[in-house]
Amino acid sequence: MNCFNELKERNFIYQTTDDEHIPEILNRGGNVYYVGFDPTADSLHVGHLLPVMAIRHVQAAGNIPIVLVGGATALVGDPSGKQEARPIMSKEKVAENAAAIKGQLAHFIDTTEGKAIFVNNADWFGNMLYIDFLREVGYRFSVNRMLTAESVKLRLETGLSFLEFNYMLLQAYDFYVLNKGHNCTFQLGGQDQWGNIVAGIDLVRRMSSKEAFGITMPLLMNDKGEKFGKSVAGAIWLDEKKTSVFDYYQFWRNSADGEVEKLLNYFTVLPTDEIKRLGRLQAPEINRTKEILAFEATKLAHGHEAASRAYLAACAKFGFADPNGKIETSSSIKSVVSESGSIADLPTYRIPAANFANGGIWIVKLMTDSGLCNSSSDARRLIKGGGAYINETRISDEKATVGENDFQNEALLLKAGKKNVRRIVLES
RNA sequence: GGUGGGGUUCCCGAGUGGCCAAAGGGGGCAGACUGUAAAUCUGCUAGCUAUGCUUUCGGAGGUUCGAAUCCUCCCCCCACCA
Repeated sequence: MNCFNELKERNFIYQTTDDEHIPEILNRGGNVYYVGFDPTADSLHVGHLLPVMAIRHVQAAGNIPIVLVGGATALVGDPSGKQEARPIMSKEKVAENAAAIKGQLAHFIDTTEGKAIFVNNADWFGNMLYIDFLREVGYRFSVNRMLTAESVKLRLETGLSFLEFNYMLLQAYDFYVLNKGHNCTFQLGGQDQWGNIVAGIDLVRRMSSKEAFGITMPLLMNDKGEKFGKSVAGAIWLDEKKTSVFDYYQFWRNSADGEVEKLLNYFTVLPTDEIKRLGRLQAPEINRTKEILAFEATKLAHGHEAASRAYLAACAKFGFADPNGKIETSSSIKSVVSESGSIADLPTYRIPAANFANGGIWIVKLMTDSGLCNSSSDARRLIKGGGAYINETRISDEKATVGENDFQNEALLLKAGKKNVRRIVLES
């Protein structure tokens, strides 16, 4: 299947600036295109994944992606799609975050020399003089027109600082620089980026007399119209120090029935006809579809090994959806065989055995220390509400303590609700 | 610059001296039901080894036995006018 149709079929395309020519240009390959990321955190989260997957598909068709980290623009803060202004970050923090994000992207796209280009717009904005920018770029923009941009109109209600208002010019200038320096002719972005992308295309035309194109992607919402990718402790991060591989797997595994097909299209690279078939499965079988989704998505982010372990750990706990392998799939999940008690791969908290010496450890403390609960008040609430378990036994006394005799083979299972687990392991 | 209206907990939004850790809704968590789903119903939703104590209503002071509420100064936002 050609690149454009692949994107279309998988629903990556919300709008294009040129429906007539873009498919052909994209399919031909050899284009340089860019996608921007704001390095506002030191890890990507699943909310960033849609553009990441889009880059992957377009790269696979022989195009060269430029990954732009907005080292400079993050210092300004894009108002698009935001109700409120964002806090301004320090330059050091931004640089640190940019490096971390680059590392994570390597899991999803080919980052070898010549296959992808990494740039930081601080490199050209860093030393720019305000007057020069105004003279070179500023006079080419009409405020009247900028005010008609959706992203600006939205914020006109609640207030928009001049700093943020400039964001559109900065992003447009990025496009111009990349077009000039790397012959970049495409920009991909979220649907809220439309105004910024179009501004960039205009700027490229005015300053370089070159043609450029843009594609926007839909904003991901769940069935309830909420923003995708938030859960228990906020965002689902790609950094396993922030979100364990098991929890990452579980995030996908717990998707709603009605969303599985959509998510498979976006976040896995399984063939689209297979996805259609898997998405149609009903009642119990749909759970196999969810396993496949979770496995494939986890495999992309953390590798086959880690994904297999998370899968087996989850199944050890909740059971296999398709134990006999009746449902066909091209996913490598089918070659993952359960051999032993993979329950060892549940998120684990290690604690010195000596800590249990004097009458054990208070249950509330153990739940917070292991990261199952955010605070001891939180843990107390959980216990009062009947959601705390030790080795599958509900704990109803918030004063309870855990002693060494609660451990079997140096390990114990602590649960907050049915799905949040922490394996506590004694070490000597 | 002027006039008026605002800034409340994760979000929206009530609260104009003690009954306020602060109504209601949303979101989130847990329980029941299930399929690790959705819907529904129920409970919880600042922190603390906790019948109490500590921090929280834009910021800093002040009045008071007692302040989200009253006073002073400051910061920020919105609307209109100039």
